[in-house]
Parts: sequence; structure tokens; C-alpha cells
Amino acid sequence: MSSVRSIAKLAGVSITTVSRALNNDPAVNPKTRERVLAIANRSGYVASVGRRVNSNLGFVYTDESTVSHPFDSAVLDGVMRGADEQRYDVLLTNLKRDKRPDESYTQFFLRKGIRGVIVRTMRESRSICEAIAEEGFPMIVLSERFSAPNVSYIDGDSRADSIRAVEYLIALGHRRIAFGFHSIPDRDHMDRFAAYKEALDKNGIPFDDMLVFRQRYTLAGGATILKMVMSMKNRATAIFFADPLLAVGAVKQAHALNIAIPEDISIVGFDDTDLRYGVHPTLTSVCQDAGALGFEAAQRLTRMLTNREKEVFQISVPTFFEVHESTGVPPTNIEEANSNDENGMTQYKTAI
Amino acid sequence: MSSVRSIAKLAGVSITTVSRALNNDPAVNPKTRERVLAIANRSGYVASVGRRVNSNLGFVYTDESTVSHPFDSAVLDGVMRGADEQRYDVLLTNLKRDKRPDESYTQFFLRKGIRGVIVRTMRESRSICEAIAEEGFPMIVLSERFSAPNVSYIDGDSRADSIRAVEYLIALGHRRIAFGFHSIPDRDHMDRFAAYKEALDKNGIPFDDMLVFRQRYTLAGGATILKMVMSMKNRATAIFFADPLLAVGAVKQAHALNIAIPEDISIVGFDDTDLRYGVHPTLTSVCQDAGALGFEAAQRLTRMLTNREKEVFQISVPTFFEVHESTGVPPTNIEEANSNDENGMTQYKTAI
DNA sequence: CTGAAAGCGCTTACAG
DNA sequence: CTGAAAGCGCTTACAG
Repeated sequence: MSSVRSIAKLAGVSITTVSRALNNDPAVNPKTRERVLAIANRSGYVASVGRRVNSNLGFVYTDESTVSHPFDSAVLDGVMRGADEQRYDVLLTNLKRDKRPDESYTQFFLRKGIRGVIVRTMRESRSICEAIAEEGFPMIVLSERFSAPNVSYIDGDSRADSIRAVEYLIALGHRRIAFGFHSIPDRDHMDRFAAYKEALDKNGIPFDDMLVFRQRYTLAGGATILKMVMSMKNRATAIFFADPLLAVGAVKQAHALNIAIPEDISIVGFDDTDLRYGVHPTLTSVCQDAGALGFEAAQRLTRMLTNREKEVFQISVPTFFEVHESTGVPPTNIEEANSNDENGMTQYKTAI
Repeated sequence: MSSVRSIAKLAGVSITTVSRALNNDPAVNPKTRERVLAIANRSGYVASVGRRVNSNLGFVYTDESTVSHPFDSAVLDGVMRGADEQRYDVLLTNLKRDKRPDESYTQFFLRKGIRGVIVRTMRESRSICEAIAEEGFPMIVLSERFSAPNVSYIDGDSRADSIRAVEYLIALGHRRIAFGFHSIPDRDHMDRFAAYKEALDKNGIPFDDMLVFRQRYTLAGGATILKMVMSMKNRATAIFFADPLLAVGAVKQAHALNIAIPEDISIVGFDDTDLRYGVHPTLTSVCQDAGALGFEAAQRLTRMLTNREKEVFQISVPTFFEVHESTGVPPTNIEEANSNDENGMTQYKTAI
């Protein structure tokens, strides 16, 4: 077992200094501190009370926690199953809330008794992941990608299928295709937005800013997008949603307004779990198994910790694209439908 | 701060014995062990490394973890928000998996660095909660009720509204009302089942075992129940679901089979979050705010820990009943609809 | 089944 | 900015 004593020997300092470095005593020389922490990380140090060793896996948010989103709750379920094998417990924690500004990430995690972390991050906090990797603390980032060779991640790669999804709509005859995504700037949604634009571009369809909609990841957000799309001049005939809740909310709103899917509007969703089967019609969707991603991340990380070997994983799991009943050819009488709107509400329901 | 030393003084033993009792050394006399652990609980003991004190709140399953169920993920979200105020971290752990058979619950929690627990439990493991309370470890049980005066709980009480829901169906004219619940025997579902029977009984409608359906809490489970209900002789004209996912799955399946809601069948759901708004028609539902329950539990427990005062909370938060569009009068031609089924699939869609 | 004493891991007041 | 030494909380080999 790694201890202050063994670290002291390796760092060529006293155990006093090691303890100070670990506890962020400002008296300690920054260079010394860094050397000590690097060694602590290399040797898998964690403070122990007698024989007692905490085997906690951190499930760490760099920003706000979003545990109740379908993606996160499925991931967390997978993480717990993955942590089971090596008998780790999962500690939920939040860097934004709890990390003291002057302590390093390693210091923060060690203070919490965490041996390794699975990190959920937003676009702006990517750099935090790079900093943690730089310190050498055992980590796997979930659902982000990094070019730096020292950052481990497991990523659901939805780019190819997002292009495929949009091109599928184009092949059906759609030319006005809207894009809906959520307001948290994470990489997944950026990917899907880029793919959306790329697919349009490849097929000679001009990108139109008016067709891009951003809302909070709620059913209400999806409903709002649907209403906005249906009420605009020269409206879209299809929507590609980058978020499951937005897609479900839009379908629901369409029913409420008596708008037929796919006769009046085609919808492609995104699904982290099996929500696409929860609505009618079943949503044509780009899909990933969030639970499997979480399981994989936790299993790999805990095995690594148990075996005391450092490896870097950079894994991209491709999504899959499923065609169901929410997509079809665009309505033929779209111009009329848009124009004969007398008192604000068009009568949709193209069929019948 | 409570320490082995202070406990030793109070218990009239040496610190050696205290340490042994805490660590479950079999050599220690059971009576002594019990006395020491009781004092440890009373004084809020938790092992510390130097000044370092872990402030972990345990989110503990007595059986299988069900983190991905909408109820649990909403509760967990609330628990994290509630734990924020007093800056506790949340440790997910599982008694079934990790507790050694010979250690007490207190020993188990202290070993994990947990100061207080929020417990999720099943019918059969209720007694575990009573045992934890008996040991005196700080705990709040979520979504169970206890008559023992020393067990704290926060419970969403759905009994009155479940009766109201079934009576609402009866008032609409329904006489054959099915009941669908999930296969995990928790108290909530038992409550709702009892309420269902009580409502029938109060209104002179005989209970029929054939109308009770139990499935795993999945969309597929709900779909199965709907298919079974629709295909039975002398079928039900309404279903009361005790689980959100079952209700949503049933609605979806009805759409797929072209069965109109509520024209062909009325559906009352149960909703822990806002899923009722995710389907069409919006589900008439018995509702509770699972996130609020979790928040309340975590906030009360952590405040209690911070203030070092022991209180017992026995709180029942009533659900609320919302009528939406999934319920209506029963179909008039039900007998014919049941009989003119030639090749196995009746043509429903009463309207039109 | 229990305790005095040695010892381990860590922190910290004191000294430089 | 650093370390030797005292000290704290805990565990454990030894003794009874």
C-alpha cells in the first residue's frame, strides 16, 4: 500500500511535507507539491484509517448535475452495475459545488476518499477533464472525445448516424428540415448539429438559421419547438431532434394539435434508452445504449484500479439508426396548408 | 467530536474494545459490542483520518438497485439537491451486495464513511429498516410507512387518490376495471392494489382476480397488459395502472393496435414525475412529485446530522389526482366488439 | 473476553 | 519553505 511514508521516500521529502502537499497547505512549495501529488497518483495513494480502505468510484459532474435526464439515469444505472464486480461504491459529487479554488483535482478526490472518477462534462468544462488527466488521477470521461493522448473516454459517437438520419429525411423528399437540441452545450449535441449541417450541405440544401431550435431538455421544450415549427411561414416538413425528451414532447404536442405524424410532419428522435417505443408512432431514431456506456466505463476503471495498471482508453461506440413509423414523405399540399390559415390554426391531418 | 476515546469513557471499556466492537472483532462480547455501537450512534461517531471528516449521505437499497426507474431517478435528483445545502455527498450503496452477514448495519455504514442514510426498500425488507432504526443509526426511509415510533420515513400516500381514481372510473360507468402493477412487491403498489379493491367493494362491484395484471416495470410490460386485457372474454373497459412505465407502455400499445383512448378503453396512470404529459392523450393520473420527496428527505436528514439532534419524522405527503383526456365513458357496444372477432383481432376504434 | 502498550498513518506546533 | 518530534485516532500483537 502506498502511504505518506512511501511517497516521502520517492519524492525525497519528509512525511510532513507529503501530508502538507496532500492537504494543500499553502506553505508548501508549488513545485514540491506538484511532485508529491504526481507520485501519489502514480502509486494509487488513498488515505486510510488503519486497515480501512475506501473503494469509492466518483461519479462526478463538472457543472450542474443532471441526474434525472434519461441519459444520466441510464448511465448511472450502468455505472452501478459496472462497479459491482470489483465491489466499488459510487459517490456522486460535484466539482463546481465543492472543489476549493486553490486545491488540485487530485486533492479534491482524495479528500472525498475517491480512487477513480467517471466524469460527466459540458462543452465549456472539457478543459477540466484535461487537467485531471494531466494530474494523473484515474479517470474516464463519459460521452466526450479528446485528442490529447492521455485522456481516457468512452463516447457514443452519433455523427455518422446523425448524417444518415438527415439524409434519410432528404431521400424521402424533405427539403425544409428543422433541428432541435437542448440548451446545455454538450459535445454530443454539437456533434449532431454539425452532422445536420453537413448532411444538408452534402445534398445541396442551404442551411437556414430559422430552422434551428434550442430548448431546455423537457417535454415542454419539445412541445414549444413543434408549435414554433408548425406556425412558421414556409415551415419545415421534418424535424431532427438531438434529445429524447424534446422529441417525445414534440410528438405529444403534435397529437394535441391534431397534427399527423408522419403525414403532416416527419420526426426523427434521439434515444438513449427505449423512449422511442413509448410514444406513438414509434420514433425513427438515432439510438445509443447509455446504460451500456456507463457499465463499460465503470467496469474498465475499477478493473484498472484493482490491477494497479494505468491504461488510456479512447473508445467510440457508434450509435445505431432505427427507422420506425414517425417518418414519411413530406405532405404535398404544404403551401396551401400554410396559407389557408384563417384564424391562426391550420387544419392539419393531411390524411382523412 | 466523538472518538474511540470518548466512546470508551461512556461505555466504561478501553479504546481497544471500542475499536474491536466497531470493526466487528468476533472476540468481543455481544453485549459489550451492542453497548458500544449504541453509544457510537448516539454520539454521531464516524471514523476520521486526522481532521478529515467524511460527510457522506448513503442512498441505500436494501435489495436490488432500481436507479433507472423514473421514481428512483427523480428521487435521487431530489436527494442530491437536498444534500447540497449542508454539503453532503451522496454514496450509492447496496446492503444486499455488500453487508457482511455478521456485521451490524451501523458497522456497515461506518465502514463506508456514511453519516446518515436514505433507504429505499421492498416489502420483504421492511424489517431491515426497523433493525437500522433499532440500532439508532440516523435514517429516513423513503416511500414506506411504519407504525414503530422510532422509524423515520417520508411517504407519498397514494391510498386516498387511488380510491378516488377508481371511483372516478366507476362514476363514468365502468364496471369491469382492470388493475396493473409491477412485479416488485413494494408497499406503494400494495397500497394501490388495496385501494383498488376497496373502491370496488364500496361500490358493490365484485373483485375479479382475472382483472389483476402484474408485469415488470417496463414499457413492454404495459403493452402486454393492454393486449391481455383487450383479448379477454368479457373484457375490462378501463385499466388503473399503479406504475408510470406500465401506463405509458399500454397507451403506446393501444395506438399500435388502433384502439382508441378513451373511446375503446379508459386508462388511469400513476405518475412520479411528468410522464403523463409525454403521451397522447395526456393520462388521467394519480401523481406525486418524487423529486420533492427525495429533496425533503435529504434536507431533513442532513440538517439533523449537522445540528446533532435526533428527531423522528413520520411524514405522509398525499398524492394528487389529475383528470386528463385518457378517461371517458365505457364503450356501449362492448359485447359485440368482443364477439365479432373473426381472426383473432377485433376492429376497435369505436368512434368513426 | 478484555486491556496496556506498541505501532501505524496521518497531522501539526515548534524550530530553523 | 522544510523537517524532527510530539501527538491524535485508530488498530493489533501480546498478556492475562
